Formats: sequence, C-alpha cells, structure tokens
Amino acid sequence: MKLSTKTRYGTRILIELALKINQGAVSVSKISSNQKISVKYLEQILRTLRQAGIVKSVRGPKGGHLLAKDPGKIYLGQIVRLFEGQTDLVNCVSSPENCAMAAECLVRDAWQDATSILYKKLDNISIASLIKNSDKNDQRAACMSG
Amino acid sequence: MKLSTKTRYGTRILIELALKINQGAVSVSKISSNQKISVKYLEQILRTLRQAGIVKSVRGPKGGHLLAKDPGKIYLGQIVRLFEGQTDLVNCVSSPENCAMAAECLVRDAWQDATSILYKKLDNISIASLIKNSDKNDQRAACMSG
DNA sequence: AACTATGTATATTAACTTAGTATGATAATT
DNA sequence: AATTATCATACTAAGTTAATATACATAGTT
Repeated sequence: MKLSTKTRYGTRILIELALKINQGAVSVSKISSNQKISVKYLEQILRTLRQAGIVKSVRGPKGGHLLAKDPGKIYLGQIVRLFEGQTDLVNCVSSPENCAMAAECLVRDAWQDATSILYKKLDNISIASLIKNSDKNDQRAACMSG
Repeated sequence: MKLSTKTRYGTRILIELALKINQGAVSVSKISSNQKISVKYLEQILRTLRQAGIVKSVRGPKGGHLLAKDPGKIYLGQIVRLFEGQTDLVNCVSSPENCAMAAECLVRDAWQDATSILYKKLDNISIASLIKNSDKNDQRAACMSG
C-alpha cells in the first residue's frame, strides 16, 4: 500500500512548475534533469497531467509545460486519484461484484471509511500550501528553484 | 494504492475465528472452504498472524487455529501494518536515504500526515466492532457462521 | 520553405511485486 | 505406530509498474 512513482513524480513536477509559475513554459529536458526522471517517462506523466487539465503544454521551440490551474486549486487528492486509478483500498468498495464474498463482506464499510478519511485529508492539501511551507525552510526548495 | 490479498484474507480469517470463538480451534481446511482461499496460501497467512501473536495454533488431530487475543483488542491497523510491511505511502517517510530528493522533498510531510490519519482510523476499528455490526445484519455473517 | 527544437502518442521491454503452488518436515492425538 | 493436523521453505506464475524505443506532429526561426 504505497504510492506509485507516477504519483510521486507527478507531485514533484507540479511543485516545480508552481515554483516557476512566472518563468513561462518549462521544457521536459529541464524538468528531467532537475527531478532525475527520464525524458520519456516524464512525457507520459505530463500527458496524464495535461489530459486531466492540470497542466498545459506549448509545442515548438521555446515550448514546454506550465500549470493550467492556480496551485492553490490543485490538491493532492486529485493527483493521487489520477495516477493510482484505483482509488479504494479494496476492490469491492468500487465494484462489489469483484469480491468473492461481496455483500457478506463485513469489512467493506470499514475499508471504505478509512479510504474516505484518507482522501478527505489529501483533498485538503494544495500544491500552493506545500510551497508555502518551503518558504520557511528555503534549503528544501533549493534543488528545484534553479 | 490498494491492500494486498493477504491483508484482506487475513482480516476475513480473523473475523471467522472471532465468530467461532467458542468453538475451539478451527482447522485450515474449514477456513479454506469457507473463505475460498487455497490451503497452502492460507497457511502462509496464518503463520504471519501467529508470529504476530494474534492467532495461536494447535497441532495434531482436532487441531486448528484460534484467536490469541480478545477480538476487541485486534485492530485493522495492526493487520494492515503486518501484511503491507511498508506502512507509509512513500518510501522516504520511513527511510529518507532512499529518496533521491530526500530532505528537499516538500511533499514528505504531507504524505506522512495522510498516512498517520489513515492509520489512526484503522487503529480504531477492532475485529469485535466489525462483528458487532454484523449482528444487526445477520445475512451478512451467514456465510461465515457455518 | 527548410530546419530544428520541442511536444504527442503508441508499442514494447524489463524489473519488480504479489499471488499462489509444491514439497517435505514436525508435532500431537489416538 | 498410524493418522491428522500444522509448520517451513523453496519455487513458479501472474500481474503490475517502471522505463525505453520508435515514429509522428507542431511551432517557431532562419
């Protein structure tokens, strides 16, 4: 039960874009070297973010990627749902017919409660708030500000 | 980000044992047919539960497995930690040296908060409480009461 | 118009993890 | 001693995630 690299990378990418919000489009190659993520893998992640309307992309020379939304309106919950796909801790929560014990599964409600509490929390953490914390602790942001 | 079958099976096993708490040891073959889990896989899961002190086992004829603790003292949080191993949503929470961006990872604290909220919830749900709910809704427990 | 730096999309491979199986041993009851 | 059960380790298979490769499209620049 841990987050995929796509979720973690995706979050880091969004933070970098948020930090550079006034610098125009940021190229894949730049993000790649800053975040130590291969160009091709990065492109996949960016595509997902773009299709979700979180990022917009500019083609051609001087092109790149930038946030399509206010960083204060991008929440971790959305990012996690986007990349994890399966948003429930167990299958039967989303599709009871997949669970051998389906209706009789006593635990189902409990897993669902836990899931919703987790997302409620994640839906409350914006990219902007993450950056805000970094202001108090500048060295943390150092690697991504360049 | 979903629970492994071991966690889900483990929980179901504990519920079955809790429901049969007055019937002495329950054999692997009985649990296997009730829960539709192969005998060998079940043995692995039971071993983990036993080593954690949640279940005790009796060898020989008429042997089987029974709860080693009061069902009111067995919490989902413990079960999830036991089978998921990795108890944090991201690696760097438990071992910062594994994360390429380590100290500068702005998201780290956020993941940690979400993780702890999730476990706080799971640590509040006991096997006993799951069964209690089933009393109000008998057909749910039907498949496991036999 | 040609060139080049960028992004877009799909297909494939590789690595890793989880799920499940097989074999054989050990212990306790009868 | 035979039987019935659990205990332990090794192995295999399936599925998922991570990463790479290939081919294409677009927009500026000269």
